[in-house]
Amino acid sequence: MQLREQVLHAISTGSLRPGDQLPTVREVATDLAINPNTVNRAYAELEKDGTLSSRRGKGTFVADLGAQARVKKVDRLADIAKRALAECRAFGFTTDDLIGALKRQREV
Amino acid sequence: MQLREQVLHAISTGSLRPGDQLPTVREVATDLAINPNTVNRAYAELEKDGTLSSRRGKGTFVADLGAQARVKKVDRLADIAKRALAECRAFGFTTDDLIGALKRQREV
DNA sequence: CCTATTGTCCTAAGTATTTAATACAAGTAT
DNA sequence: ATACTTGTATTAAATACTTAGGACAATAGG
Repeated sequence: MQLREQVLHAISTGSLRPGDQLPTVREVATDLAINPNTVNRAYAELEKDGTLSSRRGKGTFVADLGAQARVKKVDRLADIAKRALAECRAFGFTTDDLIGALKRQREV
Repeated sequence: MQLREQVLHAISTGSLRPGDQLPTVREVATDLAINPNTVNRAYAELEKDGTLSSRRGKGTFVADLGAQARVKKVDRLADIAKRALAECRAFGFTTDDLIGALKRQREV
């Protein structure tokens, strides 16, 4: 999750642009003293929603979001919303309650 | 979570009203072929935010929400919002994105 | 072709979370 | 008072989840 956040932050600030190559799975792994598999998982999740694009022997790159990529991202967002909503219902809150709380959160 | 949801649903539909006694921890446990401790945890969480009120030797009852109870519930809601928001950021979404998704969810 | 580099899969180890088993404490009622 | 009913605490077992280790697969480039 931390890796994903960092990658997306780099993209949103512009230090990573569509087409740019990301550091290799193994590079990041040795840098952070972590397992390549963990890095791969972060990359894979971002590839799943169309943010990244990976090719064997080549590397991992920032994708430019096409139509279907946007759809996947929206799906993921809907999933997050769905789960948060389920939790809310489990505590007796409504959708509007949650929206209100989110707006309040933003003010802080 | 399932237990909490069921209790709250019963309250929201009016089949459980403030002052009503809930089935005993052990009753629910044997009914569902589950451990009393699990039931207790559900009850305890609902007591924590002021929804229920438990007394030894007596039983567990639906509380009528006073002022401080509402505050606790709000805290819990804020916590849910906070976590959902963190997850959103980890995938590059904003607060408004999430709010939009929630509204969309409601329509369905 | 053949070697090196890259992402990927599979299995096990580690870690955290949840549930169960049992014993305890406090209030109720006979 | 004493036995019973109820919620609660404590510790262990079970379960789920995450990370690591090592091997595999595909592509690139000489």
